[in-house]
Amino acid sequence: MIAQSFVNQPNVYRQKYSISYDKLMAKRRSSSSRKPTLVDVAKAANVSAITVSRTIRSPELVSPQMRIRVEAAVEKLGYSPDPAASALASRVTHNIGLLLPSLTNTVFEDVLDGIYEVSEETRFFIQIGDTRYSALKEEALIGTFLRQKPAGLILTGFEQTEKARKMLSSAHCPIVQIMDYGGTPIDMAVGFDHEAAGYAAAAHLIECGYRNPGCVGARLDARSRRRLDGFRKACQEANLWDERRMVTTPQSSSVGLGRHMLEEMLSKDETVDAIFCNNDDIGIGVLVEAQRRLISVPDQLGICSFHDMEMTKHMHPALTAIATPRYEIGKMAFEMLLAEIDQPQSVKKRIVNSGFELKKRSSTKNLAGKF
Amino acid sequence: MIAQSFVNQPNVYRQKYSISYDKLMAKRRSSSSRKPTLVDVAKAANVSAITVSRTIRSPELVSPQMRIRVEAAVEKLGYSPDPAASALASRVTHNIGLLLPSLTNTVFEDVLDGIYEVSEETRFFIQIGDTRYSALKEEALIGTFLRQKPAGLILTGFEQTEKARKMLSSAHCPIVQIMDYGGTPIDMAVGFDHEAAGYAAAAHLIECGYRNPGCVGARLDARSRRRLDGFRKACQEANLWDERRMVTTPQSSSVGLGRHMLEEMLSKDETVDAIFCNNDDIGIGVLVEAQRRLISVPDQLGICSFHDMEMTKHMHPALTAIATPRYEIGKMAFEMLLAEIDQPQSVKKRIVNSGFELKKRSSTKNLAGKF
DNA sequence: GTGATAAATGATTGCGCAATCATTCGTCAA
DNA sequence: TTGACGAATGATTGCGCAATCATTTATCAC
Repeated sequence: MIAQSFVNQPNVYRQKYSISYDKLMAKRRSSSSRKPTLVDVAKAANVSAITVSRTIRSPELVSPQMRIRVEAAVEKLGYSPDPAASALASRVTHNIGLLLPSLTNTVFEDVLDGIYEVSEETRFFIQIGDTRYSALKEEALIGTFLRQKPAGLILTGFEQTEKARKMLSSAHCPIVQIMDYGGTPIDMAVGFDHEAAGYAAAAHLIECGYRNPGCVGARLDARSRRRLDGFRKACQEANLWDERRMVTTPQSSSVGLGRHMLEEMLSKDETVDAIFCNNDDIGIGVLVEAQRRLISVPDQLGICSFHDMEMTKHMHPALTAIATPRYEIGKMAFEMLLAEIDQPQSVKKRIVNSGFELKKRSSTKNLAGKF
Repeated sequence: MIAQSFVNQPNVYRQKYSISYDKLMAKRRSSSSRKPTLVDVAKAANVSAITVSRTIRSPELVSPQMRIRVEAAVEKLGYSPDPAASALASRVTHNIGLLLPSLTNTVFEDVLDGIYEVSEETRFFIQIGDTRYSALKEEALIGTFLRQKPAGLILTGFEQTEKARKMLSSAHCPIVQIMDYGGTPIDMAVGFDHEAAGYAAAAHLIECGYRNPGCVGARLDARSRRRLDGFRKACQEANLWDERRMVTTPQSSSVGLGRHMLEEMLSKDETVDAIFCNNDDIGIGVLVEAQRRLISVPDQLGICSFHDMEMTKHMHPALTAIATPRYEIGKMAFEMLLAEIDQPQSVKKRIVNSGFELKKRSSTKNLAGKF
């Protein structure tokens, strides 16, 4: 029931105060035990409250001497604004909502890192929601976040539910969708084309001379599915596709899972001579398992990984991978949000293709100069 | 200047509305274009506002028929409470502040995952701050977080500044310090003893028969330093210590750095026959580099890693490691917070030793049964 | 010197909710 | 039948700030 969604757990009442209400109030009102408010600062500086507010929020609107006076009072009293009161009065917070499908995934950590890097020097806070790859959880979280009147929102991908899209389009804050390119953004977007990335991986493997390319994919969200689609498409165009060499699982990716998936791939078609892995965990797992089975990489088996976390280039052999600019995407998303918040409508809404990069390493045959 | 810390960037003023103020207000007041409030719901249900508030927050205090009536009105109007107003009136939010030293580190992701797992079904939100291993940044973030009147706070370690501790001890919310054990908590704590962990690693290597143990450590925060201290202590007790075999760097850990550090270790003392690695990135880097140099693991070189992320056990050879219960720590920290929030003072403040576990694998010689 | 304009500052009000205290109603024992 | 008590509900107030509009003070052209 919708109406229940925000209904709290039953509260246990706190122990009643033993001192009287009047005393309590008197104590609260005495400036000594109370956090100073805008009004306290105003009194101390002998100005009006709104001037203090202005000095803090828009110092360029008050005269230099007034600024000094107010800032002195602020410092003297140790005043700091109450975000709740500010939010209530202005109908907007300084929170930026961020919805990610997973928190235990290098991919999103790097995005997160980029976002935090930029947000650090601003007045904004990041509030993260973990959707666990569920559009319904995402929908619920979007509702929760919007209730807080965020200054902006960052979402992952384009796969929001109808209801979520409706809520978002009537929201009064800028929104950036990240990690994908080519869909229809609600507002702004920055990411890369997953189908093109899968296609590029296949093209590289084929170019290397592999003739039985396959791919393994874990946790098939829309984006990884499109990567596989792109991969398949390139193989089909080269007449090298066999659907048996598409091995997938809904489980979340891990190195252990990658090992299992190579096993499964081999059991379905042992002629496979190159594998595109959905992401790095799987890629490393496939490499490790190949080595355990004494399958030589890249000669008997070429491996192309996806995302390219730091570790992949240190493997033996170093993993060829499609590198994705995760950190940059996070950074850019936040910057786009900031620009919109500070100058709404003044900037053209942006839809950015961040691109990706094929890193050719030794887990695929390097035929450069050989043809 | 302190007074400046919350002073905003200059705001750019929004374009003025072209319609008149009166019209705007009239529009805002018309129930059609305004988000419904508690009062709207109260009118619709023909009850007082406070009863609606109670129905939502403490349904056990209203009669069943009243509850049905109010909930019907809530659903009909699509009402959802305004967190800002709630925070202002009650002087507390539903935010839980979480301060982590790094976001791109499997260790903290796992903690995060545990916290989010538990928080999901509650009325609380997590607000993450990234201290970047700086006590001063942490201090600033603590100030920022406290201003928001959080329901609780989770901090990493015991190394807060004097000023931060002062702010925290006068805070009116429960606090859990995680990832460490043995210090003096501000309030509650859950973590493990890093010195004991380092000691255990050394004891294992020595037990395996290694006679020239060393250790490599990156990003020497207080906790990793204590691990190294414990390691050194055990080696000294066994009369097997040589300070040249302590290789450290302030840089943040990575696989590439692990490779460099093995190189450095060998250049300082090539007789080293076992290495304790500060964490898994370094451990994998050391393993990879050893293999590149054709140093056989575990015979010529034993390796013991720290934390034990999923990947380590899939390496060849599988890495021996001290496994730390990161997920459980996160989960428990949140649960401890919850218990305190719901029943303040009723539960004994907890200081929990989560322990750790030595996972013996093939990167160290297994002498079990050989003596 | 006057009026016009801009810059700087102030008075008032209400954002939406929860804490407080007050009241009403029903139930039960004496 | 009465009074006491607890359960259920309500009226009022203020949390701390920012939006609005109003006013005052400086600045300048003529």
